[in-house]
Amino acid sequence: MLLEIDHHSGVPIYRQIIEQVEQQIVAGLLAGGEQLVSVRDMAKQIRVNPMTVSKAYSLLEMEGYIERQRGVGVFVAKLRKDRRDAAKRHIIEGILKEAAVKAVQLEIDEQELRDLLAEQYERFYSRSEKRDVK
Amino acid sequence: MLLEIDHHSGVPIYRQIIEQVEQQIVAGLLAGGEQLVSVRDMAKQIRVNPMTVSKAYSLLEMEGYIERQRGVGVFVAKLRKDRRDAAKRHIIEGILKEAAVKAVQLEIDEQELRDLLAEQYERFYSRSEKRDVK
Amino acid sequence: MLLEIDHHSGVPIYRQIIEQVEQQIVAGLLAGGEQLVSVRDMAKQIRVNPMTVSKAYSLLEMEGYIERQRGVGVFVAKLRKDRRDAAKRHIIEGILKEAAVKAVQLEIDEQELRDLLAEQYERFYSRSEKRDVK
Amino acid sequence: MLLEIDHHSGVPIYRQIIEQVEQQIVAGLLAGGEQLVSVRDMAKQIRVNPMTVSKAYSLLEMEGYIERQRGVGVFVAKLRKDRRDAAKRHIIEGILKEAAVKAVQLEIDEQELRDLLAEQYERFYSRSEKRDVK
DNA sequence: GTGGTCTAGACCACA
DNA sequence: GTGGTCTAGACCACT
Repeated sequence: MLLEIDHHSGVPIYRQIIEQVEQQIVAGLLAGGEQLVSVRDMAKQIRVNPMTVSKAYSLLEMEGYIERQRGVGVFVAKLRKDRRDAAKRHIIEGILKEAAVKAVQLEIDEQELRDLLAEQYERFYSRSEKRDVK
Repeated sequence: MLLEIDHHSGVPIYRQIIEQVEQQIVAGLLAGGEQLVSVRDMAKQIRVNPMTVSKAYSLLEMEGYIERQRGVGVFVAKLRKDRRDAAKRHIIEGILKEAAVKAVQLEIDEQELRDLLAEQYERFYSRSEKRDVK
Repeated sequence: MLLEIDHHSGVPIYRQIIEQVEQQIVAGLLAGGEQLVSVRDMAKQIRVNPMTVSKAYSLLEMEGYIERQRGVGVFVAKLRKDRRDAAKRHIIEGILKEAAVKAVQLEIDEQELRDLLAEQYERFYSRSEKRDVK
Repeated sequence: MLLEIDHHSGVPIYRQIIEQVEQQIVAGLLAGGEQLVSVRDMAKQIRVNPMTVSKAYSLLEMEGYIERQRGVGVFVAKLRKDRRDAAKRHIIEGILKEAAVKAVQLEIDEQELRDLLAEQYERFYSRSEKRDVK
């Protein structure tokens, strides 16, 4: 699982975890019944206090996205799997809409906008490649 | 100057002020040298404690967007064009970075991402055109 | 950490805190990664409102000297050596600039200025030597 | 008369004026009985509100350094002229002492300190030359 | 426990 | 009139 935590963004860490796990479930990247990484492992992975991960998992459980089984692990709850791509697109469109609005307001032309996006994509795509190799 | 403050959004009020003033300066709606509303006036306007406005102005000054002069008032700093362009790029890059991260996480490939961006841009660009005609 | 605050000097308290902490970091008395006293503790220590300390810490963070982590504490940032050297030079340049301005105004020529500086340096350098021996 | 006003130093402008005029009188650069530039002229020269200059002059008058004659102008009060050079040296030594202390604390060696001073001196000396040409 | 934000109100300093 | 600082105390959010 790929999580990007920004310790300096001001957004609480547990919120960042929740949002990202939630989205990956909704988008179908994490299938129902699949086991999630343990609290400890995720804490190590993203260099965060285990309590913080635990809090995120608790809230995810309350919202019905995951299920905790004592002594066994954490699992993705079964979710109806219709409209997966629609969900993905909805998420990404929200952000791109914001980018488009700002670009128009700031009079940034489409070519520059496109270049900047390519640059950012490159950055994170290559970063995720490296992790997969691990 | 028109500011929209949401007192219940969870986003600190001083941050909202900063973002909106910054936006208006970068977009060129507030020209260099122009006087801003006084701390107390803005505080009344958006129904907030003057210290909150003062804090926002203080940070905006540190970022080089405005200049405060005791006993005189607050003024928009004169930004060199390259500085302003850098600021614009910085704002848009922040959003695009988010889009890139999400795209990679949700396994949306670059082509699709690009198409979705073009779609959104088209939507808002043509909308702003209409306004210009008005 | 030892701080000397003068409540009646006219220099804002938060500025005094900033200067002294900055000084100790740049001089290497506070190592990178080290935890600083908490906002509340320092506030008690120097008998000041916690907000005043918080403001100082906030500015120190913006200048890159420290890092605050909610719910955890405040830590000295890890400064690269060149960054630290630049900071040192900046501090000393501020004072030397003042000396240069005064010298020109009072029509003291460069040679005399240089001699006076050498004299003062000698004085404090040898004094610090003695301390090292202790 | 050469005045260096820093609008961003935090030190009130009227204080900067007072200090600098006072020092030039004490050091003998402004002789007793000599006429000072008018409030308006100085205000133009250093780009400051005339009220600010006037306030500085008022305080200088109260301290006995200058005398205002209605409709005529402002004059330097007669001062005993002993210890002129000593006064100059005392002023400059105060600043250099500070520089020396900081340099030793920050472990800046004498050679670098000397170079930095030369740099600053050059900057302000050449600046004053240009003005003299005017 | 940690830090962050906001308020109401006081007082100061500057132009 | 302008901005700057500080306080006391409340409440929130994070670990």
